[in-house]
Amino acid sequence: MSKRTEKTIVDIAEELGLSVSTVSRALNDHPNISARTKEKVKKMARKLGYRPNAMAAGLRNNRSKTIGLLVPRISMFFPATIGTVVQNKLQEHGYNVIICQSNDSYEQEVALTNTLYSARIDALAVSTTLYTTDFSHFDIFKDNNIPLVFFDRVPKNYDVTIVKGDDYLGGLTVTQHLIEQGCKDIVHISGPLTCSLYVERVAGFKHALQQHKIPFKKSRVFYQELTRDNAWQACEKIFAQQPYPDGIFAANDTTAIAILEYCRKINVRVPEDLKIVGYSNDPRAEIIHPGITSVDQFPAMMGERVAEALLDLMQQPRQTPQRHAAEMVPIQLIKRASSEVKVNKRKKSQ
Amino acid sequence: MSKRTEKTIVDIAEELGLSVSTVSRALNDHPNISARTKEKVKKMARKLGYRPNAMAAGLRNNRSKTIGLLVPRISMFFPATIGTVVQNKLQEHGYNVIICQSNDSYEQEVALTNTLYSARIDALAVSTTLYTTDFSHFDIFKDNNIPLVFFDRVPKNYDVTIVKGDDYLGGLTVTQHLIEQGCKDIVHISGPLTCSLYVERVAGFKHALQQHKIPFKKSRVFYQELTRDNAWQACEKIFAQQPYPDGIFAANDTTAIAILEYCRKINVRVPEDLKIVGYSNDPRAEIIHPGITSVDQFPAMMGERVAEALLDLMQQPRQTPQRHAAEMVPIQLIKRASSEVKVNKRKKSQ
DNA sequence: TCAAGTAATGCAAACGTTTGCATTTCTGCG
DNA sequence: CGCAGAAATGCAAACGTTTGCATTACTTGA
Repeated sequence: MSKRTEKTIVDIAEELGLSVSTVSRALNDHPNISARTKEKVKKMARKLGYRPNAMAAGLRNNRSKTIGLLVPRISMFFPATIGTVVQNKLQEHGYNVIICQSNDSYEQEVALTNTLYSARIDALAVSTTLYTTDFSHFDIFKDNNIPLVFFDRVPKNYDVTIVKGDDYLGGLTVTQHLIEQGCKDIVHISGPLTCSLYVERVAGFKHALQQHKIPFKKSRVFYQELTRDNAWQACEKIFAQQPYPDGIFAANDTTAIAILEYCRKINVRVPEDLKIVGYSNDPRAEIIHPGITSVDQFPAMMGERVAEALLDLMQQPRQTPQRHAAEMVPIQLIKRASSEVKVNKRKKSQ
Repeated sequence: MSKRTEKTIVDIAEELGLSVSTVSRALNDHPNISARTKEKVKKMARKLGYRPNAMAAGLRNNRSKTIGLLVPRISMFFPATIGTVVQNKLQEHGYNVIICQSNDSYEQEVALTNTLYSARIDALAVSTTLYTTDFSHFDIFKDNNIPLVFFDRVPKNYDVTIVKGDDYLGGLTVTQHLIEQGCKDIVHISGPLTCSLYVERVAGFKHALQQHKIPFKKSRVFYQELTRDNAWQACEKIFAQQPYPDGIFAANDTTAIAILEYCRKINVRVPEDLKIVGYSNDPRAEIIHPGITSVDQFPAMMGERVAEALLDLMQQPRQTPQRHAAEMVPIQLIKRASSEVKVNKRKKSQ
């Protein structure tokens, strides 16, 4: 009810006839404050309902105990999982996390980077927009030696700490798998090439084809934002004319699911007529029928690594220029029915 | 590269031979600064690479331009969607959002509430833990007239602004639907009753039974955390002995999905032998086969409302004690195959 | 009892803004 | 040219901490 004044350490000091410095140190368990004083101070703090003002402290010692997490969107499975893990881990270490979403807009990303800097966050973790090719808005962080970690969607040619999945291997593995399952004419629906991770998956895709002497046809690769609508449109092109492909490698599961639905509509059987593989191992991939083969990117592990990298960098003294590690999180192909070879044609197994 | 000093408005002032106050006002577009001066100041600011220090400003005028969002977890569909919307909307208005997750732990919730207060956030939106029945840790916010909004999982008997779904109606509607579809022996898997929203769904459930003169049996209601594992265990009890129920109302979709899987395992046909309805209209409910009837809670709308409520409250002068509205977001039953009445038994429709 | 050494406390500046009030500079008009 | 009033600028305090250094209070041993 007392909405008059917020209590400060000054109030505690006055109440106790001590100096503010003593109170401050007592609250922070500074070694040369006597146990008795600490006791008294803390008791009075509780009694007065004192709450530390993080902004004041932050201003004074130039650290906000807050870190920033900047992602395209938080409602998608993959970034959400990473966010969860990073959050929890940093929370344990006494940091707050400001989560921001760029909504895949470059302008928003730039604007948010600036506000986050203004908030004087102690570190920043970023997964960029699909269209970010200029990274200079992050320079302020580098120039001031503020820990900066990129994950998943990471920059090319920008010297910085990176945690990413093995996208080349992912693309390679998926394609090899499809080929092993008997596919000879494979479509790849990729994200835009402005995003390096798709470049690498495409590279893996090409390499696998080459290994098996299958020609790479430009017309069988689509570069687009991986939304449901776009997937649907791509399908209309793909199935506008024969021959139909016998395998599709979709660079995310949303796309894979949309394709599956499209196939159901036009009576193309999966996996008999067409095998589909997605990416990221979204929970929906497991639940849909038939289950969709996908690539697990171990988001929890990636989150852990990001958090560790941040904590690590924050530990180093601000002066020393950062050493920039590049960590690779493994991937694993999760085989499901959508890419199975059916020996005899039963409509429903089990 | 110049990692020496952060530029401040003092630097700008010196460089230009102006006073700090003028510079400050110029940067904030204060009316009685001449256009020419503003121009000069902003140009110099750019030239020096000046970045405002939000903590200093915040300390001075006691507002951080940051709001807090405290939820059980951000990786679940429903809170994630709300978070996304709230985030974007507040971002538009120049606020940062600190998202915190309590992981459904009461202790964490209390701790986080305190750190958020220490960060001097300008407003707080909360969806509580399943087990929060004591809300006194939020008193600080009320006592200091800091906007406080609860959503989805909201307190009972705690005077505060609330945005929630119509859970009573939800429970009622689902149950009526099941009865209309011919169910006579319905199991309800509810969350713990420490959370008022489940209390209301149960009330709706009971009322519908009563309307149709179906007796309410305690043994047919389960109160538990709505995880996959718990759902599985409940199933083992439910199907340990005959008679099996002919309808199950699960209070979330994770549970509904788990039940569906269990049924597949033990060869109970859905919807022929058993009809299932979930809650929240998770994307998975649509994708699984058969599709699961569920209740859409319009999370985007709820997010909008929460954001509006926050902005609204922040507009009011701090002195006036808040008026506490309680908004009800509508619900809608989304009918799918899991509760369909099958006229003749075709295994696959269309 | 006193000096020396250690333990505990206090002083005051600093962090980078904002803002009420005072002061200076301009403008237009008689 | 002088003056009133408006427009633009400056001064200095305040926001709530932390911290280097100075000071005071204790302890101990001779």
